[in-house]
Amino acid sequence: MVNLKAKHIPRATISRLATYVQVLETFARDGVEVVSSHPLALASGVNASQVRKDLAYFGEFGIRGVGYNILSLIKAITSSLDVDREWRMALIGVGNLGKALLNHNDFRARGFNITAIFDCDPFKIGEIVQGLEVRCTSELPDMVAKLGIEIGIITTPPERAQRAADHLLGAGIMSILNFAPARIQAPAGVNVEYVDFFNHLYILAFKHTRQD
Amino acid sequence: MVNLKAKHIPRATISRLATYVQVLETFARDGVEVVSSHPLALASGVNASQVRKDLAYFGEFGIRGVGYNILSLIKAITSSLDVDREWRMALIGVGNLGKALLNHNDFRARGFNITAIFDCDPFKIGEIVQGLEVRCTSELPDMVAKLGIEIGIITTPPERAQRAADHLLGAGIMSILNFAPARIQAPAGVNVEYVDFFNHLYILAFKHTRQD
DNA sequence: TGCTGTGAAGTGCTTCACAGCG
DNA sequence: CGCTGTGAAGCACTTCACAGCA
Repeated sequence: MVNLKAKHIPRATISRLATYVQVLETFARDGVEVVSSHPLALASGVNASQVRKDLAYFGEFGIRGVGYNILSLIKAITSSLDVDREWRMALIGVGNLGKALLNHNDFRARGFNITAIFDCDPFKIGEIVQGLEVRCTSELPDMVAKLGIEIGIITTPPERAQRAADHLLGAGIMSILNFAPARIQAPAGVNVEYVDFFNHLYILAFKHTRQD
Repeated sequence: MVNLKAKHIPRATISRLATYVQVLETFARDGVEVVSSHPLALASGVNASQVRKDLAYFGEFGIRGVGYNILSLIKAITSSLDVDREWRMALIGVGNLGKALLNHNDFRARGFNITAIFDCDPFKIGEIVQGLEVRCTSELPDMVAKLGIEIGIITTPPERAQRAADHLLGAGIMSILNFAPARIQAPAGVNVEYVDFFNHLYILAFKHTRQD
């Protein structure tokens, strides 16, 4: 039965679906065509029931007694998550990390394109990085409208992260990916995702010491 | 009552404690000396009870009727998580992202030092990046032993991530921070943390489309 | 009085177990 | 016969509500 109700989908499920795509792409690269929930679960580090339940939120993609066709499943997942199209992004903060992300070809390969870059440092404005001109943040609203930008990336130092976020919010951006080690205040309805290296390092350090 | 039992501490709690440190440092920067659970919770994007419960896993750090002294609380948390000391790390994969991390001064500022870097590309071996010589992965075990390295960072392309992990495991590393978009197989007892940009972008894309 | 620390209640995700279909 | 899809059970984390202390 296809699930048409807007049933609540756990955030953890979305996160795992992204992992499944990663793993499925590895399998596809190795020439595998069909996979059942068990090996997919093993390679993803989760329980097999979990895999089936996660997929069931979006439809019935498997064949009983057989498993899942890998290429169809990748398409089904990416389509369900709406990541099988182009997403345009603006980046604020053209420092080391920002430049590294601009050089990161994987973004473009998966349809996530950085199409405008901003910095409030007057010495950086006008510089060309990866074919993009560094612009003043005051130009954000115009560029967002002109280029159809939907996602903002923050790679500023922590003390300037909130200001960068405010610029994005002012330009109507509702989805923010924040690499700065700072929390951001945003009105309800705006989605902020945090990519926080130290968070992960703290977890490693803690587990390392409390061997559990 | 001080909790000396090795009670299980949720992973989510550790993650939030790292966030609290971030937020507390912002408060300290602004000259605030004492904070109660409510504003700390608000700035961290969680519930106030959650803050108090998280802290209670490690001891009683607050003053009833007053709140928490910010500097003492930062010390209490970082000491509880064992991140108030130096941690030495090895990095495998000296590409764009690896170089950006090497230039990232925040690591050193927080005691997480990259002290050796590796790559299997013969054209890169011998190159000096941020004062460190790029070495062949075959030298990993020696360098880990000599420098007292405890954490491995993987910044290779996805298809070489497992090989990099195997090298780290072979050198006795039990804690891995993986930036490559690939899952890693490791024996029980080894901790792998994933820093996965696409995971976050997928979540943003999905939420963006299903406004919830 | 105000805020912490914490048992108890609530909630939501995960795992189980099996019916159902290819 | 094997594996999916799924209700029900289990479990873990979160929130509530208030006793207790400064």
